[in-house]
Amino acid sequence: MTNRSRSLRVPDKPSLDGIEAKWVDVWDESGVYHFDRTAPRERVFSIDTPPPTVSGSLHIGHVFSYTHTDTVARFQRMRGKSVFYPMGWDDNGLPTERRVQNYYGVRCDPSVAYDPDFAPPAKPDPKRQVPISRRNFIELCDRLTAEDEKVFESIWRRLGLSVDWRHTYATIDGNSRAAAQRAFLRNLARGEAYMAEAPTLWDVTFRTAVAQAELEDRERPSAYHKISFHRPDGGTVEIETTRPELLPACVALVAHPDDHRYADLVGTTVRTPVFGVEVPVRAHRLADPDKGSGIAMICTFGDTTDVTWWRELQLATRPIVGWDGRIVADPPAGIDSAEARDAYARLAGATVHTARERVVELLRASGDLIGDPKPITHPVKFYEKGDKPLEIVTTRQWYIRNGGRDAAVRDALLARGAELDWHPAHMRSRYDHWVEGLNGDWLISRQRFFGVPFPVWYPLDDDGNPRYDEPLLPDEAALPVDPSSDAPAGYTEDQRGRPGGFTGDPDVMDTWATSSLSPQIAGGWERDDDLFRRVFPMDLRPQGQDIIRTWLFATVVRAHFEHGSLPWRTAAISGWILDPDRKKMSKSKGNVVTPIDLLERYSSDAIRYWAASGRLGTDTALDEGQMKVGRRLSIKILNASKFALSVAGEAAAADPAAVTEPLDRAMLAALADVVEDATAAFENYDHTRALEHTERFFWEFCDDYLELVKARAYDEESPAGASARAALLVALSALHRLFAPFLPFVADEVWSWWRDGSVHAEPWPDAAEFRAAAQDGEPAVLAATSEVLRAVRKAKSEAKLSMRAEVERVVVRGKNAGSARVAADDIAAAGRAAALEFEAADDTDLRVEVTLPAAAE
RNA sequence: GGGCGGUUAGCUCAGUUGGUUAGAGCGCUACCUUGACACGGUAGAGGUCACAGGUUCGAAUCCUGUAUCGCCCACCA
Repeated sequence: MTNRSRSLRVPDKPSLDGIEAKWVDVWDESGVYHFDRTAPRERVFSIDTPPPTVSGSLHIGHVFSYTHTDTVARFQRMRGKSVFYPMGWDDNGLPTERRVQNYYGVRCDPSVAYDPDFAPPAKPDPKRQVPISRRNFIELCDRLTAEDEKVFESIWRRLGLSVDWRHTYATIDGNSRAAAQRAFLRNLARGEAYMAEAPTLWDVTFRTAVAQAELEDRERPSAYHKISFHRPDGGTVEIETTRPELLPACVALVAHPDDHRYADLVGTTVRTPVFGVEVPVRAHRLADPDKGSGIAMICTFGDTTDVTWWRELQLATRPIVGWDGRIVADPPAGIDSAEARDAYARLAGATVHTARERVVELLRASGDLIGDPKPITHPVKFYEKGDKPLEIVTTRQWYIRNGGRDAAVRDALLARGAELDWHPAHMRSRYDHWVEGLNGDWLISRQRFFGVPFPVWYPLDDDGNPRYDEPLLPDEAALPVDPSSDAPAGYTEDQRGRPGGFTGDPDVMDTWATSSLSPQIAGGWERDDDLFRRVFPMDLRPQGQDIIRTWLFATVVRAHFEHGSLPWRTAAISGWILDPDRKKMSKSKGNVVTPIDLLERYSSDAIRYWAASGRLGTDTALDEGQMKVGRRLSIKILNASKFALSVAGEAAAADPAAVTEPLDRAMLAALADVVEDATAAFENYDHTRALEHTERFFWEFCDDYLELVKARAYDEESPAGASARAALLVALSALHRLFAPFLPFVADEVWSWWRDGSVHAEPWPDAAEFRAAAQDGEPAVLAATSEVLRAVRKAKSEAKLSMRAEVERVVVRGKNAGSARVAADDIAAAGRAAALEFEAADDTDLRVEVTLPAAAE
């Protein structure tokens, strides 16, 4: 025998208990998952790991999708790739901001000076939050997220993610801020980023602008209000609106050009009720004759259609809703009469909701409200994290071009989408539809504090007004900068806010503006050129289907502009975990299921098994039954390995040359097929298929093959016994490696019983190797033999006999009888049959007659 | 209103370019304490493949339509 590696160390009673703690430590010490950064690009497999939000908690959905990625990482590593598998933490943005405020009892005020000795209050008072500088605030964020990250890391390690923990990043750390600012400055220099003052979707709670990608529609109750406008001839025209409070902001009425009902009105002017403002009546194709009365009131701004009309018809601007969501103090132009000003004064300072009630009262008093408001339900735009409807407010914002206003850019980005290898392929249509449906550029500025600040200052003129058209920009070498605490070149800090001095841009970037650079941040862009060349563009972007329009698309945009390429070759899109509530699991269990609880109850490998059973892009139920199956499989691997190694004894080595028996060769031939199939499946990002085929083979291996050769394997004298033992070990060597990506703990445990080193550093099984060992082996021999064995078992089971019961005679007929005949001795031993007969016949399927002893009948 | 995906056993899901009697696991039932495994083993029952048409010698599979679930998008007066 060859290949003897070590003496056996098979435990008497194999167990999953404590297996995670043991191997997490071993892997950490051995560095088996370390990225070899001397590997050339073609031998590298790089992964753009999604950074989880650390201010939240890990959900079972994270466990699900991160396991998918890990199976791929492990497969590629075994295929000889140096795997670049970093971990990021998303601590940038509103969720962290809120958590830090509550945790420390502070709030960020960019106007406060940095205090290097600041310490948060010992007892946080949520009602009296201490105002601190942005830099101090970010330092607290760093401190708290560092704690959160430790918790996350320990769960990831316990789950068995083969991450190289030397490569981590956080989306608010210095490298990320520098990368986000550098990328922005380059976008700006190339004209891909720009500032504009324009109507912007605005969340009045958070008091920040919101991007198209962050919107969601929610059904809200509302009401049509029928309102009379007054024609010059003394007649009226009735409009219907759900937003009567915007009446003072009305700038025009609009009807469809083909709508004959209003043809005579178009081109004239009418007066608004109550406020008496003269507004034009215009025609536009977007006016829908079937909605309301067919003629619409255009305001500054009720919805995005208003913006379109305002822009295309070049209408007046009469804003009345402020940044805080309340009606502004001063009436807009056109509200001149004393009555109108009095009416407006009743609205000033009110919330939109209150203003609506008051306008209705005013309209009733003036007789211009026709009938009662008609209740309806309609979709209203919300910020996905907000709970009040968005308003549209004109503000100065930063944008990055994304094809929303430029056909050439849009086409280029669609081409990038086509270039990307999507798994599953149909996910590409979500990307295409999103890009095709964009209606504006990407708004990246947010009026918040915790985030990457724009690296921009503005000179102040003699009156103290910012000169926005002459921004002051830092040198790339100085990044990251904070314009709220750093002064621009050529100025000193005491000139901040003074006429002739400067002011920093107060805004921060949208969190996606940073996370869209995750491949660059993790890969050492402009920081570690050698690393970057070896990992970028990355091989794989794994992520959820819900953030194709945000994270995936934004990352493509940034790489397209900066590198003229895709950021990665392949995107692997995971599905959802179906809500346990719908399965009534949390109710019947009476408590919430946390990942760590499941990991402890079923073992990490069992949870991974469940996760790996879910295909990419397919929604999967949280199914504890599958976890149980995973646990059972893990234990079976321990026990089957123990058996095979014990039988082989001290001579445990896999010598293919010793495999001579047809049944053994048949098993290896079947194994070669499985290896081939699993390999192809993995290469196609179909981890589920690889697992299924491996698992199916393994169970048949245990149930049938192991039982068939058990007796023979104990035979120390004959070559047939040696053949069985060698075949068992050859198969075991393959199975341990095939399961390694899915069940890394069990795989390394059983591997350690008979081999040195980690199974995770072993080469992935090569089908050709097993094909060679199988020689003339025919899978049909194993199939036919197993079928006969099953027939014998069935006879015993139906007779309610023990599987050990003796069988008098077995007759095998049919076209596959010859295949089974070659393993007659094994069948006789496994089935405890005294006599076996085979009658080959070409015309019938396999039929087995089992004769039990008369006494047993 | 448009798009994407799903609908197969009580449950969770396979079903590879259309090809005999549709598969697996869980659960259920019966039996077996067999020497790797009682955290086990063996076997069994269980399906009009959402519905209606169509193409075909043949349809879970292809086409058309419908229903239903989930998600995404939409100019929501």
